[in-house]
Amino acid sequence: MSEREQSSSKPPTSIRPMITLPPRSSMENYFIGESGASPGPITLVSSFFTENEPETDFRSFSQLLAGAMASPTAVPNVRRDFPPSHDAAAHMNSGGDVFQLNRPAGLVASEQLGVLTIPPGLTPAGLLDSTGIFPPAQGPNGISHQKMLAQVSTQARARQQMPPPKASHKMKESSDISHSDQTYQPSNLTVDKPAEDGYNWRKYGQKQVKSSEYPRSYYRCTNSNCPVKKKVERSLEGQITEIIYKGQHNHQPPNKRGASNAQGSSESSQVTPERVSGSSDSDEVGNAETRVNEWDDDEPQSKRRYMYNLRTVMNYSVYIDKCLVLKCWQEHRGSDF
DNA sequence: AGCCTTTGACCAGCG
DNA sequence: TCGCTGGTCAAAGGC
Repeated sequence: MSEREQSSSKPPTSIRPMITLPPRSSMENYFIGESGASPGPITLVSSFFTENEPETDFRSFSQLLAGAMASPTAVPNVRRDFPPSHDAAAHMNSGGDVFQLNRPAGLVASEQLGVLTIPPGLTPAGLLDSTGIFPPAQGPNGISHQKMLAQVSTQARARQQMPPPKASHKMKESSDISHSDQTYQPSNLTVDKPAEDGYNWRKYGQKQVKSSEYPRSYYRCTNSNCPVKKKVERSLEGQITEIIYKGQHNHQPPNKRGASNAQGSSESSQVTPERVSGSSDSDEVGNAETRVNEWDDDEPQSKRRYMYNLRTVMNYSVYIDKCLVLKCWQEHRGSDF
C-alpha cells in the first residue's frame, strides 16, 4: 500500500551512461586535437594546473597522470554508449528524483572510484572546466560537483586502504568472483551485499525485471521507521551495475565503522558514487551539503578547486589509459600519443 | 533466538 | 477487461 505509493516515480532505465571507447577518429581528436589545431587534453590539463596552481605539489600533468595510471583506477574496457545528444549532466541526472549510476560490468576500479561519464564531443578542456559537466554551483540533484567528486575520491581512498575482508558467510559468493588482482578484493564486498554505505539493509525481494538484463534486488533500511529502500542490480559476475536509492534516512548511520571503511566517512553514504536519491532532491541536497563535508571550511577555495580538477583528471586518466590499449593502432600510424 | 536471504505468490499500475 | 510488469509480502530455511 504505502510502499507502493512511495514508488511513484519510476526512474528511466533505458539510458545507461557508460564510458566506452569512441571511434578512432574521435579518439584521435581527444588526444591530438581536432585537425591538430587545438591542443590535446594533456596539454590542456597540464596548462590548467600550471596556470591555476603553480604552487602546488603537482607540478605537471605528467606527474598526475603517472600517478593516476599507476593507481588501480586504471581499468580496462571503459565504455561509453549513451546517445551523443545527451550531455553528462543530463545523464547524471537522468533518474529524475532518483539518481542512478550505471557501471560497466567487470570494471572493478570504476566501482571503486565511480565512473566519470564523458559525453561525446566534450573536449578535455570542457571536461576540466567544472562547468563543462555540471552547472557551476551544483551537480546532479543539486549536489556540488566538488562534493560529489570528493566523495568519489574519499571512497576510492578508503577502499584502497581497506584490508581484505574477512571471510564470512555473508560473503559466501565471493569465491565466485575470479578477479586475479587481490587488491580489488574489497569491491567483492558488493557481492550479494548492498553497498557498504554505513547503513544496514535487509533484502526483501529479488526479481528479474524486463528492463534489465540482470536480477534486481530490493533492500530496505533495517532501521525501524526508516523508509529508505534501494534497488540493486548486479551482473552475473557480481558487479553492481546499478543502484537506485529511494527515500531519505531519518537516522544516523548505525554502522559507523562500516561506513568509514567503505567510504572514509560515515556521513558519506548520501552521496556515494553509486548513490543516491530521495523523494526530494532538495532534501537530499540538504543532507549532502550538511552532512558531507570533506573539505575543511578553512580550506582555500583555490585548493579545493585544484583538488577537484585533480580528481577529475584522475578520472579522466582512466579514460586516457584505455586509449593506451590502442597503442598498436597508434604504432601502426606512427603517431605520438 | 534473532536476523538474514531466498523465492514463489500476490498486488497495483499501466497500456 | 486483460495481460504484462515492477514492487512487495511472507513463509521457509540458513547462519
